[in-house]
Amino acid sequence: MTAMILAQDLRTAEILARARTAFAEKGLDGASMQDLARSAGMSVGNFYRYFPSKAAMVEALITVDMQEMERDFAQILTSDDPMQRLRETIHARLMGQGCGPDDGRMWAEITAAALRKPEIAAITARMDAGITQNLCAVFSQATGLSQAEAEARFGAHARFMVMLVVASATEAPCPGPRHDEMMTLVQRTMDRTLDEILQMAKG
Amino acid sequence: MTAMILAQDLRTAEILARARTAFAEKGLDGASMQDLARSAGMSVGNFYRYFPSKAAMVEALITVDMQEMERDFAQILTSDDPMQRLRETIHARLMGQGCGPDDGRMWAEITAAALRKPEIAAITARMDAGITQNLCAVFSQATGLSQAEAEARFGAHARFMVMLVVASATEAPCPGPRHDEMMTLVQRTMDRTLDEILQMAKG
DNA sequence: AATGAATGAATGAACGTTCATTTTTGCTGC
DNA sequence: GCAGCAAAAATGAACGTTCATTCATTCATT
Repeated sequence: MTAMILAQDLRTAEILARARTAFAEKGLDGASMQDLARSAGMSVGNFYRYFPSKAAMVEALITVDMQEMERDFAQILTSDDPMQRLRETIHARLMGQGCGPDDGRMWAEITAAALRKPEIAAITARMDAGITQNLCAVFSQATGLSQAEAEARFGAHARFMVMLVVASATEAPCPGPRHDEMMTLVQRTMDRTLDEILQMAKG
Repeated sequence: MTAMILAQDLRTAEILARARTAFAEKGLDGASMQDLARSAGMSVGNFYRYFPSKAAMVEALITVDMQEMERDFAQILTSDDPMQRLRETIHARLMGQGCGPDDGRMWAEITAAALRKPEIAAITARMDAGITQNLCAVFSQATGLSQAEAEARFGAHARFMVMLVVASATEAPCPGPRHDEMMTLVQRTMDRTLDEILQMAKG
């Protein structure tokens, strides 16, 4: 019984992964339910047994990303040196590891949709708040400041870092080594921001 | 006769401006030709006398932005202190001046579309190349290096700065003073990047 | 009368969603 | 093993809209 429920979840996750690709290829509005169903390898009718509407799919996709993010931060916060672990995680992200090739396209779509659909803006706002909270938890642990104080003083830094990660992921690929050079600049900006947080706490 | 042609151009520009708002509100795929025509205050049929297709509209909108950018750089490059003028122009942009409220939404749409439609990617690539070239022209003038040398050494810096401007414009507005604080961080990163360029040229 | 500007109904395709229907599955008594 | 059967899974045609685009027609100006 429980095994069946687990299998259901796996199936749903599989469907979401395929839908992500379809959305990345055709856009949130551009991908039709027939496209999504075909991507998942099933008929339209059956598709609606898993997700009641197209909007629900998008919500579920963002939720999955939010859960992944929470998992990443759980690992960071329970590690020996959270600040260092954070640096490494960000570095991996910027180098394109830890997120599929569709994630950049998908987040470009979500960024655009969030600017015109309040329902999606609400979801991304929750996600942003979650990331900021987690980042500030790391800062809090590294500086000895309380969570509230860390959020007050470094909230803007957190948002800035999130913006950089998203912007890097949604960058159009450009030929030549220029893209790698630019990622180095992003990485350096990240490191400087983190350094500044540590220094602000000392001073 | 030429007056009529000029009036035509003005009309076309007016239509484009209205279409920009419609696209910003409903998305590139979400806005229908009926929506765009109604925004422009005319019938669908007449609308097609100005733009042969929806795709042509999008192309024209990006082209307008590219021309505006070229105008901005023309002013910068012919000013007394281009580097300082560049700093000021960027600062104004980050503070939301010099670009309408629809521009952020519109560019979020274009960023997403460029990642999945090669035709749009081609246009944005040309625009990116143009901005990079212009930025490096400023750097070239400020450092005494040749244009080619400036592009080779600071091309990545230029792309990085473009990324920051676009990312700032497409950021979701967030309540409280945190947004302004973050813009300050962006501004500081910009200034540091420009400082570094000057220093790299000296060293 | 003649020309360009403007209209909006018409077209066929594609959209999200529904649902009557069929197929597959898991389980019963034998 | 297997026939029988109810529940679950899966199908795809159908529905009402809306889409981008076209075009026969009307309006305005000269």
